[in-house]
Amino acid sequence: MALTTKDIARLAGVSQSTVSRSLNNSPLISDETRGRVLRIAEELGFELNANARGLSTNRTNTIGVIYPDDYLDHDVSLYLGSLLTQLRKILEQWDLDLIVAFKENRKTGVDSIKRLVMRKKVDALIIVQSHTDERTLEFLKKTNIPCVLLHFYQSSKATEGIDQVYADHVAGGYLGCEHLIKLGHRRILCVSAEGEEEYEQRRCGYRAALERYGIAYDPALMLNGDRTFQSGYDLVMDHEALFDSVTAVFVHTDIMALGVMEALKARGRRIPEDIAVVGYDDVELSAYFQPHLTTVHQPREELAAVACQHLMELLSSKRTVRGEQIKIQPSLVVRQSCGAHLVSTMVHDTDL
Amino acid sequence: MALTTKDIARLAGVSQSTVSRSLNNSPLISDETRGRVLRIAEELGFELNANARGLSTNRTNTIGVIYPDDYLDHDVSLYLGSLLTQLRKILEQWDLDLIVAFKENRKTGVDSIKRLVMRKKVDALIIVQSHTDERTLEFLKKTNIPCVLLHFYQSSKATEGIDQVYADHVAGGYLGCEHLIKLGHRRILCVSAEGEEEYEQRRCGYRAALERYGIAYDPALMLNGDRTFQSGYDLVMDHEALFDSVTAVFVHTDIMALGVMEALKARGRRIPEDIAVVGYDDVELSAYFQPHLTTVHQPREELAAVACQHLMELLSSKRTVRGEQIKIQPSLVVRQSCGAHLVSTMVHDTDL
DNA sequence: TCCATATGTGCAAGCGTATGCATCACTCCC
DNA sequence: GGGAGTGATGCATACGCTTGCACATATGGA
Repeated sequence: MALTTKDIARLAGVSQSTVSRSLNNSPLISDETRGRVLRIAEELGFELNANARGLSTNRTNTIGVIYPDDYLDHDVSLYLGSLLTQLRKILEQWDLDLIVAFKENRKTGVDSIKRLVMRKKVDALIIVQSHTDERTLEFLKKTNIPCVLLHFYQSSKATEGIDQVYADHVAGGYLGCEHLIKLGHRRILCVSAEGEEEYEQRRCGYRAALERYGIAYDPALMLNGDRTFQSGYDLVMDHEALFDSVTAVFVHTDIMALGVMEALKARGRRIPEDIAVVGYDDVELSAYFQPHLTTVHQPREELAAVACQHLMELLSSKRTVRGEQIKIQPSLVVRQSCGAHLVSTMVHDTDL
Repeated sequence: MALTTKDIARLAGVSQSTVSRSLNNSPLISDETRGRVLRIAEELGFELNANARGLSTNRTNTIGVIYPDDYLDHDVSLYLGSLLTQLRKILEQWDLDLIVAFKENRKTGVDSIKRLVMRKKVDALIIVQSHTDERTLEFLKKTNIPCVLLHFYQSSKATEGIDQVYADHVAGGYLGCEHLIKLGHRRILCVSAEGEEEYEQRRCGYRAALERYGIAYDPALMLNGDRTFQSGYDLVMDHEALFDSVTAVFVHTDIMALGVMEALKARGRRIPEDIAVVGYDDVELSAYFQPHLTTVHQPREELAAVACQHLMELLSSKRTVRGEQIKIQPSLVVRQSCGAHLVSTMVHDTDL
């Protein structure tokens, strides 16, 4: 049926092991022999059988990317693109393949991570954007498979010894709030979200900035939405008085921020003249929406690039120490919604 | 090191083949024996080695999804989400894994499709959103691997015998244009794009609608952009007179449409009062942008679902005939930018 | 001349699973 | 009671590759 090394061997007049060594660039083979073998293999479009190879070497040349169950979340899908782009460079260079899986099989309840690892389908893992439970973390440590947690910082006894690459959401929260303070705002409403730790971290940053500039934290100025456009819209409509009482809003999700702006506009408030808005994430939409949204940029590309590179170091055994934690700094993208372009005393980079 | 069927066999006091048969639900094994084996395997968290399995059965339980090289294109990434979502259901049900690859390795120039197939890393393929060259098509036919082309209709001698699932872009072009005609517009500017066949098909639909309603096609009313927001913006600025001379624009990409609208607004034209705009794609942004964009909906979910289901039928040999072509119809999503809500004579479903 | 060394190549044993065939223990029936 | 039939299990081989080791040939030095 399909060609095998044995076939190539016969055609090249050498043994099967010589073919194998030639195709794997073993230094044992003479240039002449290797050349002959490679030429024949090339002509016939021969490729080594990955299963047989994996069985022999116990390596699959495949890495797994694990997504959370609630994939459809907008902020999750955001990472897919950057991650794939970064991964691609590495994959191409090292001749690796990429298996994408979701954390858990909803039907059978099977943990995909364990499944992929135990079945020896992957050599390494990138676990994206989700809280990883202790049992899984322990499993990862026990198997000692090269692995990177890519997301927010997750700290517990269980994460010790697991490599993490994450954005500094506390710093992001601080940045956004500080920017508004520097523009002269004192009553800054914070619209955050529940569920993941990153939002708690952003709230921490918000409070830290207030404290740093001597503004008392007012719990009444803290709302939580569910991260959707509609949720942002509804919050404004449900808390009219509250929104009327502040001069600025710091929304912890761009999509929600767009909803907030839409509602504010519908209520006749001008942005940023009447009320300043700062978002968080820097999604594609935020650059197009009117007014262009000032927001905290998630360093997606950098996170993905660093995670990939780090993983390759683990895979190639260049790095043996485990449990590194790499923190990436977010940055502020100043556009129009914060009103910085109306204030002459600040230096900034308005775009568009 | 890792557990094998032999280990389980020893522990269960049976032979290795009995373990293998038990785990594969062979009817040859008695319920009692199978129960004992499964219990032990379960307790130890045993999983069959995928490589050994693949070597033996010549099946990998993995399917490949191939993306075009220019992945970063917004319209390409749009499909990733729906496709993954649909795929997930199937993958979970059949215990399959998913390898994502790009058409060609930029560095080595290696064709990923051939690589994956020849190395026996996948059992089936979904090729997404890209023109597939003849050599590859011939290769696919020769290997006879279950395969679905998911995108626009591609017709040539080479595609005969290859299964295709695609959206009817001609119909979509017709729909968008017809809608504007029914709203009373006669001079309808068409902003299309170059590169892929789907745009040519959309232009065909546009012209067909004009013809159907007895409007002469005017080549001067046809522009091409490069699918970006900026491109849409620039076209307006570069062709002020042209845009001033029409009452409606049909833009073949939502993102470009948003750019067009932004530019029109900047030039003081009101949408839809002064000029109506209809887009194509129905991307997430289009529902949020002001005014909410009327657009031709790409049936992404349906395309993905149909493609997946079709592939599974091929894989399970339920379907033996090859070369089916399944055409999915797009639909029109009427929002605000077309001005339909201002016209009393038309029935429509304005949302928001 | 002969041995030590280096350089290529071949042999054969795994890697872990699936599966055709043989085997064995029963039951059933004439 | 013996043979046929049935159901459950084990034996042994194949799948295609990698790799340690043995072997063959060429090279250099004493």
